[in-house]
Amino acid sequence: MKTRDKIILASLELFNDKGERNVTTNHIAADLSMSPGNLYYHFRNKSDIIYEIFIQYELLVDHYLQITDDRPLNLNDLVYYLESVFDGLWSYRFFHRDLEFLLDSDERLRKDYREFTVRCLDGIKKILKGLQKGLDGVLKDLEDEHIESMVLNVWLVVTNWMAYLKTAHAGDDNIAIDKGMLRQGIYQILSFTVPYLTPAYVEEIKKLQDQYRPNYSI
Amino acid sequence: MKTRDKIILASLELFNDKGERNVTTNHIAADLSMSPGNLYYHFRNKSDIIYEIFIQYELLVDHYLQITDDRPLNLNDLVYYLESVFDGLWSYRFFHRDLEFLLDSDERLRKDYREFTVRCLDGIKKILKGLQKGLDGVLKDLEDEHIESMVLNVWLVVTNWMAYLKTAHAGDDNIAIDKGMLRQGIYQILSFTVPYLTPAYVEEIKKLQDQYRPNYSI
DNA sequence: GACTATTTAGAGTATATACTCTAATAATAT
DNA sequence: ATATTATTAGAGTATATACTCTAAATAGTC
Repeated sequence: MKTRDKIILASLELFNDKGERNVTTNHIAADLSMSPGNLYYHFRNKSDIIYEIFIQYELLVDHYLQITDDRPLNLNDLVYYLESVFDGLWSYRFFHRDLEFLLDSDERLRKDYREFTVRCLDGIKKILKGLQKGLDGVLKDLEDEHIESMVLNVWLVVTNWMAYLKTAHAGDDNIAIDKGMLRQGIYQILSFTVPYLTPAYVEEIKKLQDQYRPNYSI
Repeated sequence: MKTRDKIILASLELFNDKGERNVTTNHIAADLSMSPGNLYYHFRNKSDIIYEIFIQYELLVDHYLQITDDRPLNLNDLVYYLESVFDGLWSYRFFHRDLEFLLDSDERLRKDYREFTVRCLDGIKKILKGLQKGLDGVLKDLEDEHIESMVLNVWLVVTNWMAYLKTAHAGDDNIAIDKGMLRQGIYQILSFTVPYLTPAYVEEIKKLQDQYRPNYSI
């Protein structure tokens, strides 16, 4: 692997593990048994590393969120989208943690992230509309305003589920959050659909939710 | 005002304005035209200042979230609770921004915050249950599981609405977020109730939502 | 093998940050 | 007034952090 890519990878791992705020460029270099000089030969500054990581994240999620619109969407589709997105979220979990600071310190990133948000919201909307399509659509027809609200709610829960887990569950015992716990966010997202399900799918969603049900209690 | 209180107040203002990460103890002292030595005479370290601010935040929200349970709740009650909570959120808006880091660096805070979360979730639950009570309850009866999901969804949207505004709307033009924009989160929270409203309240909630409707488009 | 361009090491720097220390000042009690 | 205590100033320190600079090593080319 190229040095540049090694730097990106090690940075991502350290960021995910310790939080961007707690990882310095010197740490990254040390982690790779590399001199700071070398790191700075490949990246002008820390922001550039973060930006590069964001580009990867963006690519991944944009790829996942290519929503089929030539046919109605079914529950399998929904699960696939959710699993994919939560997978991306897990791989780049540091990102939403220090998001505000990151956007404050990099204008490029701020602009790109805003556009990224718009695309994601649009993707979510397409999914919901796709679930309404067809004779036996999963979701009932909804007023556009309801859809918009729901899209935003889904986005907020998706992007902040990780933070919720960390703050509400990581106690003195310092339970580490794992990918499995993150997937419980899927249960939470599915709950949004419940009031709008067509009768045929009520039981199906229940079964589905069972697969992602949290086994902890707050 | 006592010096100690001045420090707390100035810190809160600076934190809210610039983010905790960007505010040093020296900044706080300078802002008060005070020596660092003096600041450290009153607080052992930065964490102690933050902790003290959290205690105030906690007190405020706990106060707001004393939910009447001797009668059914109506829409006025709901609005009061929402307005109050969003008001607290605004006054201490720095807090949820760097939450994960703050909790990582202060065990006391971590523990307290976790308990605080539990109380808040419980408060939200009481509100929802209160809205179901009575002959003309605002909300239909719901399975407990639905309530639990909804409680968590409400919490996630409430605590992260600010971050959403900042990241999705603060662009190059650097629109500052104001209290009014924050209140649009109330619109978003009200959307959770829509599918569960008893018929008598459908129109009422619509009217209410209109009052908080965002005037921007994403 | 000689020459050039790329990559890397590692010591070094300027700045920032949390926090300390001591002496001076102000407030309070007797 | 004097003694005591609480408060404040402000210079200073140890450490961290992002980043630079130069020389050496390595790779690639003719």
